Amino acid sequence: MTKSKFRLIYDELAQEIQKGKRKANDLLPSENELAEKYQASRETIRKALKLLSEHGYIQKVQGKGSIVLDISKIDFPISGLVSFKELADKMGKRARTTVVSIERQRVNEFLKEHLQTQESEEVWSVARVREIDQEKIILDKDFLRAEIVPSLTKEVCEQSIYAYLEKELGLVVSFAKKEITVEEPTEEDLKLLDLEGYSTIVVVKSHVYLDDARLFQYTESRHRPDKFRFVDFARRVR
Amino acid sequence: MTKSKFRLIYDELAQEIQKGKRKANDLLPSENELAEKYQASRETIRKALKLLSEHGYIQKVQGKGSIVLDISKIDFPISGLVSFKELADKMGKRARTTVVSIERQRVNEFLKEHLQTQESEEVWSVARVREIDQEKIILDKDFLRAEIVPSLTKEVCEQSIYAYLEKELGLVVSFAKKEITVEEPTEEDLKLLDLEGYSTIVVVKSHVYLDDARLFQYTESRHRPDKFRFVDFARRVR
DNA sequence: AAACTTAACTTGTATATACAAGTTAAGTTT
DNA sequence: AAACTTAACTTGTATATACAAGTTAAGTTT
Repeated sequence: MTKSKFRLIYDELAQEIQKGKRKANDLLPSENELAEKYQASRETIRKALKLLSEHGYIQKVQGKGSIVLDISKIDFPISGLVSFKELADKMGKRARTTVVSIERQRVNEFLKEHLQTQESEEVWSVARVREIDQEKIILDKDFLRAEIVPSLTKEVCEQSIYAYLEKELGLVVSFAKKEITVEEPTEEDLKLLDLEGYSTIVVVKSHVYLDDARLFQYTESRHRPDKFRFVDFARRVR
Repeated sequence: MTKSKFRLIYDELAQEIQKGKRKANDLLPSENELAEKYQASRETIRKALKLLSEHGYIQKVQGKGSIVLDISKIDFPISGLVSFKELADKMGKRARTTVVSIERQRVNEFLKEHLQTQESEEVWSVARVREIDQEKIILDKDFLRAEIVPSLTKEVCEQSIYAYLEKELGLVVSFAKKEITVEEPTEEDLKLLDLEGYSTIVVVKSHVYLDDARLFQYTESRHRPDKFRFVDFARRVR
């Protein structure tokens, strides 16, 4: 599956901005100039620019042009869907994952509700502790529908579940609904994490969907509050 | 300024989904059928569908169609940029805003950094306490560049600053970069909010930009942890 | 000097056309 | 019955054209 033309143009312009070749408050070349440069139609250029704008790289102003935004502040992880492994890799942190438990089980009421399954369905239930710089910071509790992910191993969970799903099973993870709240730590949190006396825990609950809109995963990611940081780029809806 | 055709089509379809006329897992009519129905070209329909997809209303599947998603869970506030007033109105909560302080001041190092201003610029500095159901839950600390917002009154701050900016000054708020962290309460937090013994506070820091990409506002919104909730719809970047 | 006009740019919207590529179900071959 | 083929659908990409509407700077009028 080769990338589309507008996607290649997006990649190149995004890189130029990230590498500092195009700086904040610069104007990009006009759509017509870019069309000439990339031997593409103006509409194709516009698709690439639309993506740049959605991802916080540029701001388009009618009559004026495309202004490069300051991306230094959105270091990471521009909301989006990023696995812990991908994130840790990019941040260059010494991260370690320990699989606390992995089992295949019949759904209970809680999971039936969250994964919208039948009574009889089975689910993979995985608990993992994430260590960063030798501190146990995050407890990830994942629940995956066994109908969609038939087999799962400790080894896969120690690496990246997402990489396994996408590369081995050919599943395409497409979108998620997330909710961030702050709760009291459970016994489990206290037992598994280095909470250092903190009496709250940040909980990120995600419902994750495939590209055909099937719900296949529910995750609770439980973070020690002082190490939690969520960065978002939001456009106002009008 | 009249709305564009694709925007009107988006509005109508979004309404139909919100009102339950189109239910989760339904397929929308095909692009060609919609084009016929709305007397529009397929490209115009596609623009409307693109918006629906970005806002979490539908999932497009090549060869298949547009699947309606379950929006019951993203009740609010689908990340985005929403003012407290708009939010409280929609939620139907009994909300009250008290202006703790409002003053015009020369920028200090902190504000110069966050608002990227000149040494000599002036800034409006506003502190407001948000009460919901008689509890002081949120402390909003806003800083606005006086060059862009020349005058500001207590009355405006008690209502909605955003409404004033957009309706009175004709400014168009376009996007924001947000960061969510958890911190220790300051003396000010303890004094102004009903913290009920909570020893952490959720801090949402926002840099807010106009449609010409000018940074005009920095805000810290400080929430009591048990009342904080952030909902997000995220698409995976590939 | 100030106010206005205009021309040349910019992006935004809408349309039409062509073909690629994925899905589905009916029909055909094995 | 199972496997394959095909036709008719679906969405995705790419192009070209036309005009609307915002910006800017040079030129013109007052």
